[in-house]
Amino acid sequence: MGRQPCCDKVGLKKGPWTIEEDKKLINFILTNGHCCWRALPKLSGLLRCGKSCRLRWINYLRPDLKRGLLSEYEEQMVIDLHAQLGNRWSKIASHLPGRTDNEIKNHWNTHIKKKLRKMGIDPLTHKPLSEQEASQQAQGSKQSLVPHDEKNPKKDQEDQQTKDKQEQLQLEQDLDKNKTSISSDGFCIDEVPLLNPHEILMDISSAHHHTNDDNVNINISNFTSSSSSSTSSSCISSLLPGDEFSKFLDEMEILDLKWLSTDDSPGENIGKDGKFNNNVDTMNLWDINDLSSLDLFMNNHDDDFVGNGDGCSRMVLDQDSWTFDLL
DNA sequence: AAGAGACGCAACCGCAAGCTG
DNA sequence: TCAGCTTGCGGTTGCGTCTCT
Repeated sequence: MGRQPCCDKVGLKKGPWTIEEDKKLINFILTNGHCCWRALPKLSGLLRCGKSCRLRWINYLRPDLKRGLLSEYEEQMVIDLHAQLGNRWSKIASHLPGRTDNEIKNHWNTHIKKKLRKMGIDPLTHKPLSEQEASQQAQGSKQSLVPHDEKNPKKDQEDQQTKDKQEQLQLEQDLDKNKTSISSDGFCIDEVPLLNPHEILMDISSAHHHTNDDNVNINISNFTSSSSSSTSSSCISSLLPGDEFSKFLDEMEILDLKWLSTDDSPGENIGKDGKFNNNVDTMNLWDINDLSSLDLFMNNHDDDFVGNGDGCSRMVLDQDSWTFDLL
């Protein structure tokens, strides 16, 4: 008996997502969360399989995604992590907030591999290429440089699993040894400077200043500039000019969040006791570049975070699902 | 200017792990 | 323990765009 298809593919749409489909998916997840990807298409009225919806959301529509090319720092981190973890893209991605495994995998295959080869480093083993290998690479040889037991793939797999476990153990020990702190979301706080709350506010404040509109503080320039590297991207923001993109968000009726005041002295939002004051302003969820910061922000300070009483002042947010909780 | 090949990235596919009854 | 189901992962593909000749 053959394998069951992941979903009934009859009548299901494939290929690039349209703006309408994106709208439906975003709207549905914003209001309902994603309890079950398989059921989501039916519930949201999408003619897609659940897998496709999940992928679209995770790789493209999630509000905490960073767009654009990886920075030098991120690239180096990917190389280092790949040396330790191999092609475990999701694990690597978990160390890079706002980046997806797919994005990192693509970046690795299109940029980093070539870069390492140019530098005379084998991207598979992270060891210097021998002259012969280097010339093979130069000739575009596609042969794997890692010896695999092709006659016994099972043994190869078992070896790999043992190796994986050892690597994982080693990695954990290394991280421990280096006193590198990994936060719960996989963020390496020794290497990446943590933002203080007032610094987060600074960022939001600057976003606020991009527009003079007190109600809709969508930082269009953030969207368009960050995705400009990919002209083929079907990103909503790159498909639409700034004003239409703004209109698109309006049409989607995406809830605005009440957020801390973004007045000229953002530091003043933090009281002497370290608590946030209740001077609340409005911003769109998509202004937040790094949801992990938001997560930390909301969860850690939930008790201290008091809205102005007439709007959305509180939000429930976790790794797997998140919804707005209008009070 | 136009065609061909290279490139980059979103999306798909199949497998495996994890969960549940 | 096992079967069925869902989700997550990594490899691969398809296609739009870019660059070179």
